[in-house]
Amino acid sequence: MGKVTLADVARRAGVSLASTSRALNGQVASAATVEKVHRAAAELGYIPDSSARSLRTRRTGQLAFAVADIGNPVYVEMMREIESVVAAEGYRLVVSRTGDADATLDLVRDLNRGYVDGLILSPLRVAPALVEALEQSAVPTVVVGRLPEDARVDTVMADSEGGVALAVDHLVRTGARRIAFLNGPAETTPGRARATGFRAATADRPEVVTGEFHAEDFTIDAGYAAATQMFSAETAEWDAVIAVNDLVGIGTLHAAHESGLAVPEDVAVVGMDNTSLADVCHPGLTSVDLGSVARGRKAAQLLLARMDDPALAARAVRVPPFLQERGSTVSAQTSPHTNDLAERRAR
Amino acid sequence: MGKVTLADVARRAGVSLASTSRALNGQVASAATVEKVHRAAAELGYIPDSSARSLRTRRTGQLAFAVADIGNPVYVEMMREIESVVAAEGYRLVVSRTGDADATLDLVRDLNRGYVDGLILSPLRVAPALVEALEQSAVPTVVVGRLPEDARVDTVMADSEGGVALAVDHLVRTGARRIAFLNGPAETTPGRARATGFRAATADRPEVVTGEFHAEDFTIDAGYAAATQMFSAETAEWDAVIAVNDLVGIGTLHAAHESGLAVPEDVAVVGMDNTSLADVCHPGLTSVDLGSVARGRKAAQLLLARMDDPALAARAVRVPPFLQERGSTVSAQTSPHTNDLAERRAR
DNA sequence: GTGAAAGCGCTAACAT
DNA sequence: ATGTTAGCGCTTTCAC
Repeated sequence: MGKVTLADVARRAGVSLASTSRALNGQVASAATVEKVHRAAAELGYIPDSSARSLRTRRTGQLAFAVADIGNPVYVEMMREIESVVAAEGYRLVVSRTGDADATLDLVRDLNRGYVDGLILSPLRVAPALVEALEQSAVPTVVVGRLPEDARVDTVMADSEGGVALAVDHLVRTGARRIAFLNGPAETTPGRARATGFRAATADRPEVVTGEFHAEDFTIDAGYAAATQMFSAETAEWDAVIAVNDLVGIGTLHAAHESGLAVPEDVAVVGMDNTSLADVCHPGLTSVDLGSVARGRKAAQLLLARMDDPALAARAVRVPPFLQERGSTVSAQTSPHTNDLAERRAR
Repeated sequence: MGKVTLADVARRAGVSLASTSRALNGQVASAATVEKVHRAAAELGYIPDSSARSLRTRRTGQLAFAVADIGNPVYVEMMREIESVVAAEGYRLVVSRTGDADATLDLVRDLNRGYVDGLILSPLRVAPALVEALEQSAVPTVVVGRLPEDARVDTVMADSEGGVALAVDHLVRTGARRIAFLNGPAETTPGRARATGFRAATADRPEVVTGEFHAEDFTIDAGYAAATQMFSAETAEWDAVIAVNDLVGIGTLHAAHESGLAVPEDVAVVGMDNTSLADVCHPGLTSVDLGSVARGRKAAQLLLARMDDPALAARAVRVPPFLQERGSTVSAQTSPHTNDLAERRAR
């Protein structure tokens, strides 16, 4: 038996192709026709063909989620949430890597092949050409991350600045005075935003000594390497390190351990993203939750809304951050104001 | 400007539709035609339409990867590898959840809609109906996991039995005599295989006392709950715990910590899958590497090969395991034969 | 409410 | 090497 087509069903039901299609798709049709057609379809084991339908309707029932590295837990968590939202609406999810800037551009251009109805993109770097391509694109897209103010593209943003401020507040309140920010690549969108946040949050605190360092990548290994170097430098000792993300934060934890620094007693560490890794490592990594799951959900909802009405004005949604305290920082409760670190340093 | 179609390109290039298609797809065509067509396509910004091509060629350029929970790092690692192998061949990857048994069956039936050219499936439970559906399916599929011996479906298997044996060997060699196996749900394929392996590996060791326990799920939380109960039981003390996977193993680590048991001194813990989590937790989790990355690669290769030649006989590939030692077990070197645990117990 | 017919954009015979 | 033509399987006017 070959493939069962709609024509086969029509023949068996004894009605026209058009009526068969309508009956199956819940369009106008008499009860009798609907019944005949459904029975015929069931008997034949008819299954509609995606490609044919897509060609006609110009809709694929697919959405794409594109990120630089799906290995990063923060993207995995985002993807899970996106998948569950869009699956509920009957969409499949295609995963893509963005790779470098050129690859991202190619990806966006490729959308015009029409293999997906929409895209959720979380780029690490945003070139003007990308913004333009997104604005030109006929395929609805929402960007998870930051775009230029005037970009006519839906975006959902974390509040990195506010998030870093939470970390700084917490550290200062628990006694840290010399705080290092261990960034990833600085020319990335998250790298820039978080560095900006760090400067803003420390600018009005003359009592705080700051430093900025860079890991070559947003990974544990890169974080470890950079932190090791940072800790071995003669120039300064740090009470606390704010890492650009949890992976770099965990690398920092390892480096501290190997350098003989106790966490949080000798040095406190704060990560960002509050991924499941932060709970697993030892000590637990205090981390700024930038709402990755909420961002995923919001992005999916924005995308579905825009596909529903492409005329909608571009929206920018911000998801608020919060600080998840764990063992890698001194608890604010046990050391309210007259704090451990200050005391230790005094001795 | 509306959508640019092949017909537009043909008109502009001044050649027929067929020649245009051939020129663009690298079929027979004179150099002059190729040149004209390519220029016209470039000038018009022509981008071929996926749906139309798929309808004609019966190929989508898409493959699906379906697992129960993409949140489990072992599946993420597998997916990354699969994505990178198939992307190199020009395929996109669609992710799906298998959900329960019915959902998995629906998924396989859905393949006949023709939205993907192939499927890599890693089911937690394998019902006869699923095997049948896979054998019937016109869409090439490879299963990562175990199927009945006579199933005519490509499979790539971990050697769970061998893997558990490695863990048992290591533990016994380092002094453990009372070894518990903390399984997940027993009626799952991995649950069953690993339990079988545990029994086989301990059967010929009369000196070893064994026990089997169950976490309600393959997660950290479920592992933690089950291990807590296990450690608090009056009936027995365990020298070592083999966890069904890293997540359950990490839950066990937490439970041990909370129960005041030092790892590995009081109790050694071994996980399975050797995910990146095993490196992050503290102490590092000794883990049986079941070759998830290699399995992903193999699965992708098998699938591509089968799509190339559907007549191929079903193949079953096994990926060998190895043990990655970390801090959660006593090192075999420091305690060669006359071991720590035995000594401790003697005192 | 139903049927006939057109056609989505492309590829692949087939004929030249 | 090139052009003509016939669909792939489906949805959707349009007329009845």
